[in-house]
Amino acid sequence: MDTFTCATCATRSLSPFQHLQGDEVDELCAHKRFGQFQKGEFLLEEGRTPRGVYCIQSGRVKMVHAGASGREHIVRFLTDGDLLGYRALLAGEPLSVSAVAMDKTAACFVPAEVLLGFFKSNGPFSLEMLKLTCHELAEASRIMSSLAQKSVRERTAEFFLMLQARFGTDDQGCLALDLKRSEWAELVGTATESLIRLLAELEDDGYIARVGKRFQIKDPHGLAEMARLED
Amino acid sequence: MDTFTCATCATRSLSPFQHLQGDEVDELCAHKRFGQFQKGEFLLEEGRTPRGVYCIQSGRVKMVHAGASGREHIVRFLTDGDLLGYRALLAGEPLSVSAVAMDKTAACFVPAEVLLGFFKSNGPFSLEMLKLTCHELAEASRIMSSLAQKSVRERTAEFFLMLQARFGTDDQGCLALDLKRSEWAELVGTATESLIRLLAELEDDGYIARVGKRFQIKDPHGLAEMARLED
DNA sequence: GATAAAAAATGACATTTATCACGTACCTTT
DNA sequence: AAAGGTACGTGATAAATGTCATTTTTTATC
Repeated sequence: MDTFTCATCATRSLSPFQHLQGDEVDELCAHKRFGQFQKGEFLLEEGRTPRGVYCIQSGRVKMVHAGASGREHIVRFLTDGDLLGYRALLAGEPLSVSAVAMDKTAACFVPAEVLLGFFKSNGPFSLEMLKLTCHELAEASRIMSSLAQKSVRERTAEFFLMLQARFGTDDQGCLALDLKRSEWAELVGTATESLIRLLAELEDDGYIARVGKRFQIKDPHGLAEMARLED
Repeated sequence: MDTFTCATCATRSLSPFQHLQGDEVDELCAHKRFGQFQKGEFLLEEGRTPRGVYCIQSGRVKMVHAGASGREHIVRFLTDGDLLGYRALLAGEPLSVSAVAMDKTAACFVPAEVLLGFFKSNGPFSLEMLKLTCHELAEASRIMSSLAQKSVRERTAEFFLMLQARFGTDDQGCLALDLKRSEWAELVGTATESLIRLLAELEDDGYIARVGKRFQIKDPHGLAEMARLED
């Protein structure tokens, strides 16, 4: 199944593994395990202790946290070159979120021992990962503040801009990441019905437009104002 | 002003600097700068680029994010042995939050070059910091989910338990960290008036009790249920 | 101890958001 | 084409929360 070699893997050069050294790449390659996941399949499950991490080759993955009321919360999205599972692994904790494939997804599994070996022997690699986590912490505290202070309407506007910045647009200028209404709601932190009404409002007011089932951003400046983004 | 030496500093042994090696401790000691801050004084200011980090000797510090509406959000609290400013420093970004002393606070400033030197030369130190940030990321995503999914009432219950776990109780069994009503509101993410009413309700229902201005937790189990904590 | 300033508390009301119940559109399988 | 499932959408209503105005209480300062 391993038709790829890490040494020439284009995705690796996007991932934190770009900072590995020559022989480490060989070791990575020797121990990785390529795998594929169908839409809806779990890569990792909340509460379990991970035995390694995944490096996403292609596809989209959502990290979700199951709330007590049965409702879920989408914490973040991952895509090509992103690593998942390393947080729980390093913190020595059970996974605080599940990872679910949103498309058909290809990912390489890297066993914990191999990854931890890199961290122990390669200081600069640890430092790069540290920089990454620090960036993610800053991002996390921005999102926390939005969730704490902003209305559903403001948060929705904010996520529109965030998703466009992160995933770009398709050939019709629509958000490249398309979400079900229920997923939008789980991302924004509201009820699906509320979100549906909101989308209709935003469309009526000319902020966004629908092309089939997807959305185009018509007025990014207006959305930024609505989201009260500090610039 | 430097009456302390890092080598024997009790607070250092709580902090990430416990993982430094012999000569690095000397270097830390040579370059650190001890300083004191009055209640309400800023250690770091949102938007600025930090020139180093602080290691808190004693006192309590809140990290706050100024929302657009003038309202603030308390992102987290720091106390003895906690490091602050390193996230922005490592991510190479401006500070996403401000640090404000809640009491009279003593802290040692460590210049960026010195800290970065440690990261570059001491792999295990980087790895320990990485573990710390991973733990904080897990914590952050739990809080994000609470903010996204839970009601103000549920979040308030949750924060009561969280603060007690983190800061403990004083001799009367009250939360050791005492907050103004407005600070509670900024932490929970609600209006001060709403929070005041909520505290009165929780008291009426026997979950908490007031001793002077502080609060005692009377029914931790009930609060945990109310907060819908997964255990 | 008097006074001013800050914090806490209360009431009335508007707004936002959730919930429940139901109807519609679309896609897949038979 | 029929049947069933899933996602989408709407309406009515209840509940939660925010806002504004005002009062009381506490704390700080001279």
